Order: sequence, then C-alpha cells, then structure tokens
Amino acid sequence: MLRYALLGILNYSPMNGYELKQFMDNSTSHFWHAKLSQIYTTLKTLEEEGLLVSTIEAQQERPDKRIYTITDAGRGALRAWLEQPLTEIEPAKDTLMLKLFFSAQVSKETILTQLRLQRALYAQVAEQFGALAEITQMPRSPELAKDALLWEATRSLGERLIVVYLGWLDDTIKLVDTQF
Amino acid sequence: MLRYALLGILNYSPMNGYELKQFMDNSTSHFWHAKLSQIYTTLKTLEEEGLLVSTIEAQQERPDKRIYTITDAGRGALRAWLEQPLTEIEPAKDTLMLKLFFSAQVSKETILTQLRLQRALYAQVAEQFGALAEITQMPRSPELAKDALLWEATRSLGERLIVVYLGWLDDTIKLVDTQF
DNA sequence: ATTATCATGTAAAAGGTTACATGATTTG
DNA sequence: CAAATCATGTAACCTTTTACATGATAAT
Repeated sequence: MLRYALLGILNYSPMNGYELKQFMDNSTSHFWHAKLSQIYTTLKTLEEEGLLVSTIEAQQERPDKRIYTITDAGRGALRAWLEQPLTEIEPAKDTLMLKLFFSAQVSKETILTQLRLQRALYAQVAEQFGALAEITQMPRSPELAKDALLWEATRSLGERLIVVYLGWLDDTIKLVDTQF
Repeated sequence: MLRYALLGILNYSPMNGYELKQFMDNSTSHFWHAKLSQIYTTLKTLEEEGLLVSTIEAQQERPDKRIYTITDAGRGALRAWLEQPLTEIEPAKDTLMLKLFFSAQVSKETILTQLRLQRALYAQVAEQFGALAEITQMPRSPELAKDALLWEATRSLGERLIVVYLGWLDDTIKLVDTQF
C-alpha cells in the first residue's frame, strides 16, 4: 500500500525519500505511516517498475539527493488504484485491546498504569491535531480546493477517533478502578 | 503478536487450530484477526519454542485433530507480555483514508459510490455488535467476572468506533455531495 | 557535549497474505 | 446440486520492522 501513498504524494511534486517521510509524518501519519527504510526500498522498486524516475542532485558535504518524479505509467497505476473500490472494511489491529482482553489475572494496578499511560499518549496526539486543523483548513489556491476538502475530511475522522479513544479510556479507567 | 492471542486463548482451554480461528472470529476480530494459515504456522513455532504442546485426537472420516495445550513456559511468556506496558499508541492503517486523501482528481460519483459502499459494510458490522453484547454481558461464573468485565470493555470501544465511523461517513457523503 | 536534522542505503528477520492441496459431511 | 463446515498443512510471496553503516551541520 505504501507504493500508492508515495505515488500520490509524488503526483503533487517531485521529492526525495527524506522529504517523502516528512510529508507523510505531517499529513497522513494518523492513517498511514512508514519508516524511512521502507520508503527507500519501495521507491527503488517503483523505479524498477517504471512508475517513477529519479535524478541525482549533487550536494557538497551532505549525501547527494535522489529526487523521484512520477511517470505517466505511475499516474496510470495511481489512478487505477484510486478508482478501484474497496469492498471490505479495514481489519483492525489494536495491541492495547488484545492485552486488555487477556488481562484478567493481571493486577489492577498494572492495568490502571497501562490505561493511564495510553491516556497521556492519546492526549498528546489530540494536541497535535489542533495544529493539523490549521493546515488543512487554511485557504488555498482554487486548484487545490478539492484536495483541501478531502484532506480536511480525513483529519476530521482522525480527530473524532481520538475523542472516542480518550472518552473510552476515561470510562475504562473508572470502571477498572471501581469494579475490577 | 498473534502468538500472544493464541497463548491467551489456550490459557482458557486446550484447542485445535480450527477452533482457535473460530474463537477469534467470535471475540477478538474487531481488534485482532488472523487467517487459518497463519494460525497453523504460529502454533507450530510456539510448540517448537516449548510454549505449547500438542496431542493428536484421532477422528474417523475427518483429518485428525491436533490439540494444543499451553505449558508453564507458555504461561510465563504470556504473563511477561501482559505485564510489559505499551509505551506507544497503535499506528493506524486505514486504506479508505489513504484513497480519499489522494482522490481530488477522481470523479465525485466514484468517491460517493466508495463512501456509500463502506457505509453499508460498517452498518453490517454494527449489527453484529449487538450479538456480541449479548455474549459479553451475559452473567457468568464468579471466576470469570474479571474476564467478562474486560471483554465488555473491549467490545464497548469497538462499538463506539463503529458509531464514529458511521457518523463520519454520513457527514462526509453529505459534504462531498454538496461541496466537492 | 549531546541531540536533532539532513541524507542515503542494505541486510536480516518477523509478520502476514494468497494460493495450493485434499476430502468427507452437512445444510440449503 | 451447490455451498458451507470441518480439518490440516505447505510454499511462495509481499509487507513491514529492526538493526546496521556513515557522517556533517545546527541547535540546545
């Protein structure tokens, strides 16, 4: 799937691997993330398949930059993927739930510590979403109006999910504290 | 991670691979799922590591059953994992969001068809959650009271997440219909 | 002085999916 | 008569993570 994220970003503008990582961290990370090592290997594969081409930009005293540009074949592959409907919902993977489900013999304090830690982590993420709102809701050129609408829609889901998660953590901390 | 799901289930009762798959489908599937092929290979690995042992139960006119039982080492590994706190939140992967984010040049009708299809799929899942509530909220023996409390907590999060997803899909369908 | 940023990559391992192979019994 | 259920497993492949390797510059 990462391949389509990379094609999608490079469809806006040519970029090197490092910049792609930053772009994802600042925009898609609440629904798709990747490590640099995977980005580099996937870019290489994509170039071998002819969906990208790269050029080297020489730099002094830093490694040269390899800048990737999407090809017509790449645009075709991206469009084909975008137009193909998803006929299933995303199967969830949530390690905290998995742990909690099997924690009946774990001490109450261990469970509460875990839940409170997650609460703190989600509270941090919730703050970062405020900053993201300023970006996606920023007025932009008319040719990016549709993009901005969709970016804001994905941000909105992320925000709602975090609100639910925080609320559930609060309720569950109370529940475990009083009933477990 | 699947290894801990399997150890966790086998900590309740010995089971074969096929039954483990069913157990997961009926209990953990909204936060953890696995294919039969992965279950079989993981069980094999776990036995090689001494965390499980298996016995064959002969059957006539069906393949013999291989029934796995958790060992003391397995219980130790499970407990160690359960007590080790998660210090990160789950990095999300949501293919629908990824598609939507890059769909500015896709036709409005294609996007709406995709969103409506997802809405129908989530509505189905929401119905199944009603049945799950009956199971987790069913009164049980006192020695399972803590288990039941935690199972119900995980079910509750799943239900809340589906409600958010459905609400967001409704809002986004309206938004795309009027603004895109 | 240490940490973060910039910048690229490879290698090995782990985790997970898809496809293949077999075949009887039960339900619709 | 077709599909679902029961029951096991292997092989190939794809995706992702972790660890390794290098090294200068800028900020704290």
